[in-house]
Amino acid sequence: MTAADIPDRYDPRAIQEKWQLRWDAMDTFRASDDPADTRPRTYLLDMFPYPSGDLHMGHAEAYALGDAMARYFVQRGHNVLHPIGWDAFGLPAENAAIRNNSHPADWTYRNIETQAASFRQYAVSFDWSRRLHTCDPEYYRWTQWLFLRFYERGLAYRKDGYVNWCPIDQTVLANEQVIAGKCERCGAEVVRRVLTQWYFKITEYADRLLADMAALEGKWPDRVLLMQRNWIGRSEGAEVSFEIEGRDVPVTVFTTRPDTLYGATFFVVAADSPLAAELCTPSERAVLDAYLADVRKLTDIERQSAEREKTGVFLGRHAVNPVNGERIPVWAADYVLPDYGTGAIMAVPAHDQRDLDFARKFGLPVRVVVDTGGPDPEQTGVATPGEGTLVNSGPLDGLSKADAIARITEILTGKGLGRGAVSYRLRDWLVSRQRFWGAPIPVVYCDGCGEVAVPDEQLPVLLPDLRGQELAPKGVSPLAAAADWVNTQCPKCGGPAKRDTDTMDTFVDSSWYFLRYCSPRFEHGPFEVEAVRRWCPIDLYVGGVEHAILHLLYSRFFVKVLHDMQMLDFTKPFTALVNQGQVINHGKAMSKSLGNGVDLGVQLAEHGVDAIRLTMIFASPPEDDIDWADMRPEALVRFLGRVVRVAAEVAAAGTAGGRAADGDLELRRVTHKTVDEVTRLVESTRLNVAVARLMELVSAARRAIDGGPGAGDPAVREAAEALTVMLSLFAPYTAEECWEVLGHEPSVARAGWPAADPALLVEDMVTCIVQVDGKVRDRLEVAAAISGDELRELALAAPGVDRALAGRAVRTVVVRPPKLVNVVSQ
RNA sequence: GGGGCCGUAGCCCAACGGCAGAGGCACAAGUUUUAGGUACUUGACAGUGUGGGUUCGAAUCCCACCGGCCCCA
Repeated sequence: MTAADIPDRYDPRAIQEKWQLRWDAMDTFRASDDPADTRPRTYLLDMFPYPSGDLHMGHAEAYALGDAMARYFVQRGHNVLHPIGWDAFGLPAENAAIRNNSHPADWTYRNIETQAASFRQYAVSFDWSRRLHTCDPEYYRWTQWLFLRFYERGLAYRKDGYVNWCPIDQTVLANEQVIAGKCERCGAEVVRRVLTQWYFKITEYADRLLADMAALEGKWPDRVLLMQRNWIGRSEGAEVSFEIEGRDVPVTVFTTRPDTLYGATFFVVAADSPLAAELCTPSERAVLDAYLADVRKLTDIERQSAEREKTGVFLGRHAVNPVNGERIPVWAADYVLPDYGTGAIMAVPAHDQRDLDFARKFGLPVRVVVDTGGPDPEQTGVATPGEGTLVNSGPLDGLSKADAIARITEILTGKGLGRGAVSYRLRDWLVSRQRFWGAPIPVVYCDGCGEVAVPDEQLPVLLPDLRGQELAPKGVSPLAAAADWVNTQCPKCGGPAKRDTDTMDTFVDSSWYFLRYCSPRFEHGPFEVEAVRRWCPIDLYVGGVEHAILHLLYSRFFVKVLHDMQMLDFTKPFTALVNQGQVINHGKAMSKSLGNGVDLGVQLAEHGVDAIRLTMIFASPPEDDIDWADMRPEALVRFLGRVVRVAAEVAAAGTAGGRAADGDLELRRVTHKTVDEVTRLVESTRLNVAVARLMELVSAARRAIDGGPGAGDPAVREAAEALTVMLSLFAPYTAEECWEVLGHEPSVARAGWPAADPALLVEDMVTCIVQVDGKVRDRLEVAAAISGDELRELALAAPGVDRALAGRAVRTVVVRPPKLVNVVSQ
């Protein structure tokens, strides 16, 4: 190569096309399942995408991050599993199919191919041989199989439950699809409706899911752990039994404040609970029914809102306070939810704001039983939930809140009227969906045998071939209309039976996909136990914070169940987690309605893949949001151009074969220090800083070429090569091109991570800061190995110190060799 | 209402309790160029949201307040 070959322009398109073709033939990133392969194994997982269209800016950030980490471990010589698949069931496909009179699979697989092509262009280091789609029968067969295992263990069960129902679209909506009480698609007022639904008994694992998080401390983002803890919502308190007049069996309520039991002046049951219907006296029936019609229009969130005015109706009946025998009225209200605890509470208006609001609205008594020193809640309308001394509470009088809780729990336990108890906010997971494009629930209903599980050998229960208008909402799952499909034989008695027409929540599909990747074609189970043992748990999981609660919680639940089934030898699926931030534009999330969307394809075409990947990485710490309006991808294009020129000039100087040790020492120090720092930065996922270090190395190499020993110096080649390998994590095309220019065989992806020579990291001389009273007054060039005493003497003799002291005496001297001395004056 | 995170040059961001500036953008000047652009070099710009406290020393730790974001109500 000669000087004439040095490119004066960086042309990303040309090198992208060139290397895409060559990489396709190389299969560089296939993970090895060979047991004889002794390289350390690393399982690096990116959250799989939903195929909603082509990849977008958010994907570009997430996969740039995950890919950099995966490529790092490859460079370190690990056997890396970095798979990809698609979370491919879900409602958008169904809506598209209705619109286009087609099958949801058409839209889904078309989008998957589009995204797969974009991933290829984006140069993500996936092991494509393990690709999976959750909507493939080979996959959802095992989703169904897992459902049946849960069913066998009593972890999948059916009960009547409330769902959000859109009367226009005639379908059930997820909570997230209900915006301010209205259907997000048609704007109709959503109503609550009782349907018989399948649930997973995740509450049985609440304590274990909570306990596990201690071990994830420091490995998962704090905010995710916090969100999960809040979501599980453990609270300690007591269960208290209340006799209800005219009812044989007492009703148990859970309270976190059993100490306030003497202040319970009324009793509230959820208006829409079976208990309310049961307790309602005939004379109040009409009132309750009228009230219920209103209640059913509300979402849980609205019902619990503190701002909303309290509503409720008296049920014409009384409960008895177990500690003082007092008759207290039983009310039905919507601020108590039917599926939380027992659907009933004891109301202590003096010390609970919602109870107080309710009491004031309906003229119910307020009795202070904890003297907090605050003003009377009945007068102020402000409840006093804080610490204080018990009053008006018989044996509890004079006790503190904590002592009273202990004492009353003891008393209740002794009398068989209650006991200490723990309650969780977490509810069982409703998995039924009245939708087509999901995994059918593998259960049939037989007139003779009742609910019957589909036998394993009949799996998968394939979706019928419905398309277009057949998928339009009709009030029941679209599957119900497929008579040929619904009507089947009972696996037990052979008689006529009907299939369950609901499909599973797509979160079920994604709760175990990471296990399938270990043996994606395995035909005798959801995964091969040995393969999972080899790869799992996942070393690093990369994905959006939007999955901080549900997906991560469900996956943890699945892994625990599978562990209990002795199919897994670990209980925590994701050892470490990184949540990348969002890509926003002008301060707001990109959205069609705001018209602030940025098209990834346009960005890639304009600046090239590598510059966009680098822009994403360099923008900010991975967990922070990136405001695209603040980004200048052309700056990274420029940077890549500088890298290419350095490599080309080194190549043109024809230095191959020179010993690095003979090279310019100053540049060598910079190179090795950069390697050392970048290594640490990548391992702690501080990739934005790592890129900044690479920029410095390029500048150092540039200076060495222009104003130092020149491009022919072996140290410059050493710098260029180390730079190229490190850059390959972020800008694989440019790095590959440079690697070839520097005279190496592809692929740079496997070149091996450079090693920093410790001898080049130690500095002989360092600058010591000399402070007087904490302010910098002088600096000294000293030997790095200088002793404290020696440094103290030098510092006290420094002219700047003398000047700053201005004759004052020295009180003490803080010496931190070799970098700092602080002289403290009187 | 409870809990958490974050406020550093015009902008994006660095800084084991120890020189506030690593890097980038934008800006200015210079070299190259017929010019522009490119490339290269150089420069200027903040004292860390506000007020206290701890410390020899605080952007960093603690408290309060202001502003923004998130989770739970």
